[in-house]
Amino acid sequence: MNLKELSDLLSLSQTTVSRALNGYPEVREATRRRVQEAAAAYNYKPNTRAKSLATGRAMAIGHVIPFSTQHEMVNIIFSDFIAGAGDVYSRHGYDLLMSVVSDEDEAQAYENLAKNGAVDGVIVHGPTLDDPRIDLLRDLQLPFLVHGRSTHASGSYNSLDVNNRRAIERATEFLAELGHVRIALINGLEHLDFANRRRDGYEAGLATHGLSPAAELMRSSEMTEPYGYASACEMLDAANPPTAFIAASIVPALGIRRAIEERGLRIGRDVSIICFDDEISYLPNGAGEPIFTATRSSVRAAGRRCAELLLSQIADPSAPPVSEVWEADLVIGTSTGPAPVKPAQSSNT
Amino acid sequence: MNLKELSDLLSLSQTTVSRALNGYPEVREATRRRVQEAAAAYNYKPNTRAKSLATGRAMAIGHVIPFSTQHEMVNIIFSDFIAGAGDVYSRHGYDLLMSVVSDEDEAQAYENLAKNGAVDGVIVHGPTLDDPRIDLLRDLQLPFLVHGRSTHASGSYNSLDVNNRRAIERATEFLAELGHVRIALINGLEHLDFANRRRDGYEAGLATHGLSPAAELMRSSEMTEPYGYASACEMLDAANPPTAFIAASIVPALGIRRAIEERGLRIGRDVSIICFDDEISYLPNGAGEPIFTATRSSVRAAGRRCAELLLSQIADPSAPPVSEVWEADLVIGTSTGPAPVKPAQSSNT
DNA sequence: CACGTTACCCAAAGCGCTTTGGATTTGTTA
DNA sequence: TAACAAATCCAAAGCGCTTTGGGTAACGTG
Repeated sequence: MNLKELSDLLSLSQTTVSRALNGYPEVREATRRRVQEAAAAYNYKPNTRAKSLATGRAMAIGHVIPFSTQHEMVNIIFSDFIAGAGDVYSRHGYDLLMSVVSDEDEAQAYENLAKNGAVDGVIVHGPTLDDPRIDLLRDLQLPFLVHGRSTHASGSYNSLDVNNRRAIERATEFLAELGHVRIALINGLEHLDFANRRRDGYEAGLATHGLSPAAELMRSSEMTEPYGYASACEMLDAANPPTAFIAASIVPALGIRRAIEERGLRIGRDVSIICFDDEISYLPNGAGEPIFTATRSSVRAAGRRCAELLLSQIADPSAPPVSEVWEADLVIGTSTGPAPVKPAQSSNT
Repeated sequence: MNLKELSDLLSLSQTTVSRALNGYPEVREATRRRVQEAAAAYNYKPNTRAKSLATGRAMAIGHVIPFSTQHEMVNIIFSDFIAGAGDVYSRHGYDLLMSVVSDEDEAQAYENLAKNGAVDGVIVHGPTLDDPRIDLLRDLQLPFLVHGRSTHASGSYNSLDVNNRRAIERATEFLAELGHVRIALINGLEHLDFANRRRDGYEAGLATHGLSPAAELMRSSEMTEPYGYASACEMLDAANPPTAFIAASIVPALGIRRAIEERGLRIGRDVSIICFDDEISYLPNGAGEPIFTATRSSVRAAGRRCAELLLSQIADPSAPPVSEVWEADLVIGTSTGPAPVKPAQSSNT
């Protein structure tokens, strides 16, 4: 069933049917109702491609996710972010177009999306400190919004970020105030902007309490459980081990916990853990009482908000770019406690 | 830059330029080269929407993911599956269209995709025992492939599944052969086909060794860490606790481990764990030596294969439906060992 | 050299929708 | 009741591409 068939059936022109369905005023209410009823009865759905060809709007938002063969890391937070954003898209009649590309083809992917008119805008994931995609997208004139920020990028652009620096600074100070002196940071990859900011926050928090960062207490890598485990093992087995860990995500925190428990140490008593909790649906930080003391910010809510901001930018391209920064909550769980008087000693070394 | 501009520039007709670019034989090699060079020079990308309007093929595959407000569970394996499938789509020039809808709108979403011609086919995620989407999609005449199977669905359809029954049967037998008698199953939601089959396998494995399933040793829910933790706590604190756990995924297995370690029990000695490992990129089962003994099957590889199968079905709609079943590997880690002579006693109850 | 083949290229007709620029009818006002 | 405005509706021109159904020129063949 297409427009022509439907309009023939109603003995109306395609123009009128189209206008009736799209809420234009040039059609009598009685006619509009008749059209709407017929459309519903025959289950007519306008062809998306024809529609967007005619209007020039794709009614779709692009997400390009890099897929490398070396480090096959698909972002942990990805599916929750997408769920939030996708829900907003649906409600606004937008589709979500995903492009999975090897990372050397990433620039090309954005260019294609822009030139072949498949999308009206894109969301940029995982910005680096000086992300080239920002200039690229500006050149391509494709509306975009960055989830996160790119510290060294020039000019202004749409973005939504968590105050990563402040969140980890607070976490660090919280631990310092509990008397911890040896505080380890199990960070994400520091060429990524969020991880870099977290490190800044960590160092700032230490400085406030007269502590200085120690190279042997800092790690930076992809945030897996085995990474958290291995890092914690090394540190705990070394001389002068940390009494507290700050983990960049709940996943490495689980690995840190494994290392700690394996050594017969007690979490929250011998060793404390704080992590950044993105409120991932399938990895909740406990049910009710949190497992980990954590800085918390919902990535799904971020997805929703990113979608809203981008859509409104698309609706009114003349509006100035917006840049939102969310503060993370600090929720107290049982994984933190006062620094032990005597540094914990691993029981199986 | 569009076709008309490009062809004007080359003093050729749109027909010839189109044919040159799409590899049709009716154009001289010299001309073709000239066209290709110009296209590259001016960075011409044909408009996707116009192209698919003209050809009738959307060059896109749909994935609809339900988003409910009650239980906000986005599937754990989702992002890895998508990464695998999306990579294959890209290589074949297909886009990936995602529809995030509240679950009461799910049928509607499929119908829209079919009628408005936005996609050439869809992948069905998380089939239930008797999944209505299969009949729906057949009615809609939209090519589809089911990731998993639907036991009670009629007729044949394209599918790719892991042999969940056999995998868990082997796991159960493995534990039984180690002398375990009280074996718990921390399953996924059993209205989902995969979980149901795993339960069948569990019961079959027990039966082979003369054991019968005990209601107090079986749980079925969404596969979160707190779920694994809470289930294991209950069971370990009850009279006659299990000496082994089978977890439906690595995530609840992490929770089970937490419960065990919290009670001062040793994994692999006092209590054994086997889990189903989908090889999720951000939750690898250890680096090198596996953390958990596990039945293993790569969900990313499954995503790739699903995409390939669906695309070939679309390429040749007359081909009969294919139905692949993969066997999972059983990898031995340190989380399993012989049943303790005397059932472990929780140290903090 | 006339004739049939190829090889190569083009004009124009869609694909299904929106939207412009009228045309026609109806209602309002003096 | 005439004149004008407002309300309704329509025909047709795109949107950018593919593809049908020729045309024309070049190339053998007898």
